[in-house]
Amino acid sequence: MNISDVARSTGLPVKTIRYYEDIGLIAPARSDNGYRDFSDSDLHKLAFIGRARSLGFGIEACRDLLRLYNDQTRASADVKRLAQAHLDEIDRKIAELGQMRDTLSHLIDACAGNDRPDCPILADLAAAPDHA
Amino acid sequence: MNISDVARSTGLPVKTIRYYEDIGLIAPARSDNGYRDFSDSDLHKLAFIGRARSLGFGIEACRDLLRLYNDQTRASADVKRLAQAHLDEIDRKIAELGQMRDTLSHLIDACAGNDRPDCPILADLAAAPDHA
DNA sequence: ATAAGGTCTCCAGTCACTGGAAGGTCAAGC
DNA sequence: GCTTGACCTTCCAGTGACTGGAGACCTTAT
Repeated sequence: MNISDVARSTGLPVKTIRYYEDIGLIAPARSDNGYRDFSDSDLHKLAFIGRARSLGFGIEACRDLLRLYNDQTRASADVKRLAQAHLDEIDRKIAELGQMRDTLSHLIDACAGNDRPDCPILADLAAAPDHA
Repeated sequence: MNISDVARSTGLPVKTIRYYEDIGLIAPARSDNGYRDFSDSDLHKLAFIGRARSLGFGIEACRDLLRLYNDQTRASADVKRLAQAHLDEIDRKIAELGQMRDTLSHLIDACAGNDRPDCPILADLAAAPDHA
């Protein structure tokens, strides 16, 4: 299976697949002509990685997840711990963005949005010692 | 005013302040010894940038905001448009993270987290064609 | 034979810093 | 005057996870 077929069936860009090989997430065979020759197992791994990435896991976490997946002696607790750490990080980011959202939203509401220069958004940026 | 004083009073790292000069956000004077010599205006600008950054504005947006701030003939509508675009982006990110959070949270709840290898998290990553 | 399209490698750029090396400057204490 | 230590300078490289592009090779169809 050539790389563009794999790209089509996993939804991952060709460049990304090559990159995943570069960093050692996959190791597809090579044909005589030097082309990568992907097995079903490679395909499966890439799909796995693609889904983990879509859940926001970082590359190193993907590597860990793949290792756990291939380890029949794993404890589900290890997987859960990894996922929970990631969830905590997501919650942290959501909270951070929510904070930004609230402040920004207030400022936008207060701004007339007309031809005049007076603007509470700029006033806040210029003066606010904190956004409490 | 030397750079470490500015760092102290703006809360920005020294490295970041130098970087902001590099990319042309500020242009502090230089003393005879080659040290940067920050004016109150530089300080004010850095504080402004720091607050815009803390609201999640990117560097180019900060540059635009600073330009609008210094333009007495600005229209508040321009500021509002910029802020609204950023708010939309934040909302998009929150929605994306929320989606991840929901999926991940379900999977974590379903995982026993014990010594056994069975794990719905890995099962989902390995098999799920989508996370609908 | 040629043209189109797929594949290869390698290099550079993204964003907003951050770390570190190597060296100049300054103020205090001896 | 000399040293010590804290400060300052520039420049280079690395971060995460790709992405774009150049230049060259391979394959398939006409």
